[in-house]
Amino acid sequence: MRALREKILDGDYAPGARLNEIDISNALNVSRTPVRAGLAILAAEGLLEYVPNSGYVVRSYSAQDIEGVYAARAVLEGLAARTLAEKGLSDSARGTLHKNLSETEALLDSGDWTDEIRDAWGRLNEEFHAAIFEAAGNRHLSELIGKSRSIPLLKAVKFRWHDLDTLAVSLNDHAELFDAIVNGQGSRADSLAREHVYQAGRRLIASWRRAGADTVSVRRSGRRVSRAA
Amino acid sequence: MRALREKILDGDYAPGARLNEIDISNALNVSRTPVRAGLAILAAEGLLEYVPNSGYVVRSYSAQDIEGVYAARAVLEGLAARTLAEKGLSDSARGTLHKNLSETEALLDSGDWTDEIRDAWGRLNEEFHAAIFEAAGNRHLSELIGKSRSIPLLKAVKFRWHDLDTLAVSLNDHAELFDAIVNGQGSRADSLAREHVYQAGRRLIASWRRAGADTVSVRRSGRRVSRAA
DNA sequence: GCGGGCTGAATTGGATTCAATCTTCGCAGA
DNA sequence: TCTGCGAAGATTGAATCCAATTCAGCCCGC
Repeated sequence: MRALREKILDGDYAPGARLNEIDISNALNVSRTPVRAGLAILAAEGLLEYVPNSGYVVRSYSAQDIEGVYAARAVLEGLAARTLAEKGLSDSARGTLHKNLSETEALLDSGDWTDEIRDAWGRLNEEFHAAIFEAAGNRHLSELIGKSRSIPLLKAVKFRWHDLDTLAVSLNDHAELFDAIVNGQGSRADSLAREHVYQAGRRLIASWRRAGADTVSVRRSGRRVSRAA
Repeated sequence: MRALREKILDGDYAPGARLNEIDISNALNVSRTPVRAGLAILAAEGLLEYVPNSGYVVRSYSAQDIEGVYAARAVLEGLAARTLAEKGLSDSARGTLHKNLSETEALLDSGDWTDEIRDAWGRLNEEFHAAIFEAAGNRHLSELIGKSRSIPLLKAVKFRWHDLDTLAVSLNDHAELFDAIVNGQGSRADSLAREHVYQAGRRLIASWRRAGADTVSVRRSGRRVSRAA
């Protein structure tokens, strides 16, 4: 069931594709019952859309949708950063963030741009943002941001067209944000976080449009997709 | 299944109470299968917590949790108001909001404070906020705000200790927010919406603490609750 | 030749049944 | 009397079976 979620988030099932319970249960070697439970959960999380008496289709996001997601995420991460700056960050949280910055810097200093480095950056980037809103101590806020991060295909597209320069800019943003938080500058932390997410969103939307051709064509064929497969 | 959600949101099942599949299926006159599906969905939505091999427990929120929920909701509604102010609101949206303000004013002018008026206000208040973030045209944002509004017991507690004065203040806030949006004052709309939600949150948290005694005691007894019932 | 209706397969929705796990109560022994 | 072990009951998890709805293709009639 976790496997199913991963597949959808990674884009193994194309947006717009209809999911057949029997096919999935065969693929995962379980009966339809747990598959149905999983599909219901994924639909509740917003990864799938549910049509009564018809089934589940992978939800597809337009570039405009992604714009909306990032607009919301920007203010949420801004709130997290501000909260953390105002309440002060614990020694352990400070250590986590500092270590994260050092490791990211090491990636940049290597001067290479390989798939491994790109993936490592992806992990470090997630970790940095996660550390901030975890430390902010607002459980609901964490959940909302989490929802904004689990979009089908998002991870697959996000880092595809990045390079070392983007990494350098991003690292600098992170360092400034860390500085603002450490110094208790709530308003500055808010602004920096919002702008950082905004720019990441803008880059992603550009990528999304480039990758969009596929997804749109899949979506257009609609319900027939599963039958052709 | 919708009935089950209503029951939890309304507080028919106390926070912390364990939900027994068989009891629920008997109560609703269906088999365990649809009940399980419903519980899985409600857990994914965050209304329930799921413990493997043990079942589902109604999630309970502390006053601090509610504070977090409203902090997040404030920035989200602020974003919605700002977006709407900046992109301009359609004639139909303007009409909806204007009509809403008129009807709320009529409630206030009646000078009474009955259960009917309180409920009517509840509906109008929801409608006003919903109209704003629907008109903002950000689907994801709507979903996030929706998630911030579906908290067990929240509706039941929210309006319990309100009165005509609160209504007057709230109506004034709405009117100012409407004015800011109509005049395209994005920043002002943002501030007003945030502050409006913040104050509503503060009132609610006070109510929450007053109502908290029950829920805490239920939570404390933990897993035994369902057996006692 | 075209449109409406019908029949069949396919798929989802729900019920029932069986297996596995956990909780609880009882009993024996220290 | 308290603790630890064990067995029985209860509850969840999964698989299978049956019903209901939908969709596709086909045939018949106009």
